[in-house]
Amino acid sequence: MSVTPIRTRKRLSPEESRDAALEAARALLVEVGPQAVTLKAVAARIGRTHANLLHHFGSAAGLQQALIERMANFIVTTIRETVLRARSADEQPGEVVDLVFEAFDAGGAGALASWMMLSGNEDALDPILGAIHDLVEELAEGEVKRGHPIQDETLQLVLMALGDALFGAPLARALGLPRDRARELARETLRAGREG
Amino acid sequence: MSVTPIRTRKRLSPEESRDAALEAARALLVEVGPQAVTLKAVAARIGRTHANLLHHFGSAAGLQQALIERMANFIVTTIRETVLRARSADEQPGEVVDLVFEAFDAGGAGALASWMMLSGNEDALDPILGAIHDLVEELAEGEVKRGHPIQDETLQLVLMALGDALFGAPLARALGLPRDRARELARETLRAGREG
DNA sequence: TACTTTACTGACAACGATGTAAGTATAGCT
DNA sequence: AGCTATACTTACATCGTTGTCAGTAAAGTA
Repeated sequence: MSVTPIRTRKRLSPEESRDAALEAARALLVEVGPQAVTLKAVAARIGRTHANLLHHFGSAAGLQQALIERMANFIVTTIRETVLRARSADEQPGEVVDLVFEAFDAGGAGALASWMMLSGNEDALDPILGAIHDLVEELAEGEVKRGHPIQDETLQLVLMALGDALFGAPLARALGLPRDRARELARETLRAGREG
Repeated sequence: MSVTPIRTRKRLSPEESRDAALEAARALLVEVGPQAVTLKAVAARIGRTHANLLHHFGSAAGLQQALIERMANFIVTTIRETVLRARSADEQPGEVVDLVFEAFDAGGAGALASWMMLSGNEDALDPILGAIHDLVEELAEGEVKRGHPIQDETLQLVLMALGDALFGAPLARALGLPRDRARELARETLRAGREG
C-alpha cells in the first residue's frame, strides 16, 4: 500500500488555500451576515490565521473582491447554461424560473448582491449586469414575437428572484402562503405574458 | 419685534434631538450604506458628539432599533392609508403599485429591510410583516373573488417593489429599459391577474 | 544533502467604534 | 434671583479589525 504523498499536509497550494478561504467566506456571509465576514472569522473557519489571508489576498478588500468575482462567475455561468439549454430544447419557461430563483437563493448570491449595493460599491455588480445584458441580447436575436420582449421578462424575473431570496421566506410566512408561492406566481406571470 | 424665545438654541428637547438623529441616521444609511451608520458619523451630521447619542438611545443597538421602528412605522402607515383610500374609492390598482414601490424606494426602507435581513436580526422585520398581515387580512374580508387572492397579489407586489428599490436602477440600465419599467410591469401583472 | 522558494505563524502597531464617568451649562420652575 | 433636572461635552478605557514584519518550516529542486 503506497502512502499518498500528501498525508500530514500543512501547506496547501495557493489555489487550494484561496478556494477554501472563499468558500468559508461565502458560508459566513450566508449563515451569519456581512459583518461576520472578517479576516479573523474566515481564517478560523479554515484553521489558519488572519495574517495568512492577508498573504493570499493582499487585503480585506482583496478577499471581498475575490469573493464577489467567484460568486458572480457562478451565478452567470449557471444561469447562462440553463437558459440556453432550455431554449434550444424549446421547453416551458418553468425551468428557467426555477433556475433563476435558485441561482439567487442557493449560495447566497442574493445576499451578496444586496451587500454590494448597500455597501455602495455598485460597480462590483457590473460583471453580473454585463453578463445578463449580453445573454439577453443574444436571446433577443432570434426572438419570436410573443408577448413581452425578453428584456421585460428578465427584469421582472430577476427582481422577483432577488426579492424572494432576501424576503421570500418571512413574507410568505406572514401571508400564510407556501414558501414557493412566489416562484409559482413568477411562472404564471411569465406564461401569461407570452400568451397575452 | 419680539425676539423668538428660541434663538441661540443649544439644548433641544429629547424628541427633537432623537428625531434629528434618526433622520441623520436614515440619510446616512441611504446615501452611504449600513456601515456608515456609526454613532460618530450620525452625531457629526447633527453637530453633536457620539456620547450625546448614547445619552439619548442608550447604546448603538438602541439607535438602530429606534431607526427600525421609525421606518417600519412610516412604511406601514403610509401603505395602509393609501391602500384603504384606494379601495374605498374603488380605484385602479395603479396607485397602489406606485405607492408600494415608493414606500420601499424613497426613504430607503428597502435598504433598511435588506440590512436587517443580512444582519441576521430578522425579528426586526416582525412589526412590518405583522402589519402587512393584518392589513391583508382586513382587505381579504370583503374581498370580491376576481383572479388571485390578495395574499398572492401582495406577495408579488412587495417582492417586486423590494427588488426594484435595491436593484431596479442598475438592472434597468443594463437591460436598456426605462427606470420605471418594473413599476409598469407590476401594474400590468396586477391588472392581468384580476381579469384572468 | 544543501538550497531556494514561499505558505504560514506570532507579535505588535494603528485605527475606529462602542461605552463609561465626571463635569459643564442651559432650560424650566419656584 | 437661586435651584433642580438633564442635555451635552471632554477625556479615557476597551475591544475588534486591519495591516506590518520578522521569523519558521514545508515543499520542490540541484
